Amino acid sequence: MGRQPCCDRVGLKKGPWTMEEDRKLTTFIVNNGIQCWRMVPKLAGLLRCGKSCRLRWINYLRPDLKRGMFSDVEEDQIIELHARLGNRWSKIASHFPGRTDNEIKNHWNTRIKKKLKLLGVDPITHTYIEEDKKQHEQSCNINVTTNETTNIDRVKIDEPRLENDMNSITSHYEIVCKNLDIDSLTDTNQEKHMSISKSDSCSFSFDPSVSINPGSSLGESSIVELEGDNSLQQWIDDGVDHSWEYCFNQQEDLFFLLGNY
DNA sequence: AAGGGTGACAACCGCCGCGCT
DNA sequence: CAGCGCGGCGGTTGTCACCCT
Repeated sequence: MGRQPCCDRVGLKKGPWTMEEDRKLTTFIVNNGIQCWRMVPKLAGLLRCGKSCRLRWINYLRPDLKRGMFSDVEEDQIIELHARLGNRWSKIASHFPGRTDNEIKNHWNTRIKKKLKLLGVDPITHTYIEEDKKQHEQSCNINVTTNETTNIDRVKIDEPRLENDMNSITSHYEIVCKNLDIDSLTDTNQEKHMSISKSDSCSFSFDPSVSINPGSSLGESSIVELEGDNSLQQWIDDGVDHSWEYCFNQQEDLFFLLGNY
């Protein structure tokens, strides 16, 4: 047989927590720690289920919570992470000590989504929505024709301009890639969607059947690698004109182009 | 002043993977 | 091996405060 039921739902309280309940839960956890959420409400004298206690503690009572508004820098980071991780809020939250997945999710749904829409960016795909896309393409000197069989936009690029852009982007990537475990960019259980070789010019190959949309295997591991990298931080701190944000924007442009090519 | 609309955020619901029995 | 609960997660809803008409 399995375990004991999590909680007897009959007679349990729902809805907003009272100060008294908060006090009981906090006192209990501070004094006893958390061994098993199922036992917490019983031992703390609360008429709540363990799940509810867990949620209340994690999202509201935890002493290490960082409360208050999100800074612009945090918002930018959320957008970048969302572009790579999709709606995996817990993964995104893990990059923000003191912030909860619920908090980030709420902030995304109430503010960032609207902000992106105002900027003409689809918050789901992180690509320009139709009209803005055309403007973006024009500004990049790109001619787009639609492949009727695949229904995928085929991009004909102004080659000198592309070469210039590619060199610029490649140089950013080279810096980033030198600090990465290249193998971590590929999913070991699936086909390699993208490969990057550490050559002088840092070359790329890219599987166009795989979009750079949320949930792709690219990105998650690489971001983790990037986070704790001192030399990369040094590069950022050096105040080089190519900021981190700029670098990512360049990547997104590259992915936008290559993903449609 | 009243009521409708909107934003922000807390909390719940349902699902899933994992591990226990 | 199957059944089941736990913990975790993402989607959704509920509630409250504020603003506008």
